[in-house]
Amino acid sequence: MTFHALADPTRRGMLASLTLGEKSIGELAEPFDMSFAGASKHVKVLEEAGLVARRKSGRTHVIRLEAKPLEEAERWLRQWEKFWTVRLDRLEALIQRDKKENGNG
Amino acid sequence: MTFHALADPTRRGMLASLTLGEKSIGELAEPFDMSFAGASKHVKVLEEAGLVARRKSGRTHVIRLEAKPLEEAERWLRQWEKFWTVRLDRLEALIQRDKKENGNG
DNA sequence: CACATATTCAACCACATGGTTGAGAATAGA
DNA sequence: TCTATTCTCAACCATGTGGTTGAATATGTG
Repeated sequence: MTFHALADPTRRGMLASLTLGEKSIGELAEPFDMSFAGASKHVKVLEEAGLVARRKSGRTHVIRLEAKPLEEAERWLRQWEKFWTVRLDRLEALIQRDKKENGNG
Repeated sequence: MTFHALADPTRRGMLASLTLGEKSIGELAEPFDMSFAGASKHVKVLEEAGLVARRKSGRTHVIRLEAKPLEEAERWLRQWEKFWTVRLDRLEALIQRDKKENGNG
C-alpha cells in the first residue's frame, strides 16, 4: 500500500511539504490549488498507508509524517535490490565461464 | 513510475519469478492463471518503468530483470527517510527543550 | 504452402482513482 | 444562539487500471 501511496505526485508533494513541519488539511491543499475535499482524500490515502498521522486540534486536523512505513519500503527495496543484483551477477559469471570453457571468449 | 509499477502484487510476483532467471511472457503468465494478453500488459508496465528488459529470441520474448530503477527508488526512499527522520528528531528535541525551559517536564 | 506457437493489438467491461461540488458535522468565536 | 471556519461525506464525472476475448502479426515446423 506504501508504493501505491507514493505513486502519486500530489501525495509526494504533500509529504515534501510535511517535512517542513506539521500541516493542516487546508495548508496541504493550498499549494496544489485543490479543493479541501480533494486534499482530504489524498491525506486519507497517506494515513491508511501509515505515512502520516492525524491529530485533531479544535476544528483543524493536524497532519504529521510517520517514518516507519518508509523504512519498511526502503528495507524491502534494499533487500530486493541486493538479492537480484546477486542473481544478475551470478548469471553474468555463468556466461563468462561458459565463454571460457567453450573457447568463445 | 517505478512506484506505480511496484504497487501491483501481480507485477511484484512477476519480478519475484524473474529472480529465478529469464522468463518468457507465457511463463510469467502461467503461475497467475492469467491470459497472455494480461501478462503482456503487466510486462509492458514493468518494461516502461525500466524494471525489466526484453530480448526477442525467435517468436518468444525473453524478459529479464534490470536493477537500476530499483536502486534509484531505494536511494530516493533512503534519502527521504533520512531527511524526515532528522526533521522528526529535531521536532522532538524542540519539544523536549520547551518542556525544560518552561518547567513542564 | 499450411499450420501451430508466442505474442501483440484493439475493443470491451467492471471497478478504482483523482478530481469536483454541495450538504452536513464539529468547533471557535461574536 | 448565530455565524464563520475546518473538515468529512456522498454523489457525481472523466479517466486510468486490470482483466477478458478475438483478431492480427511474426516466427518456427511439417
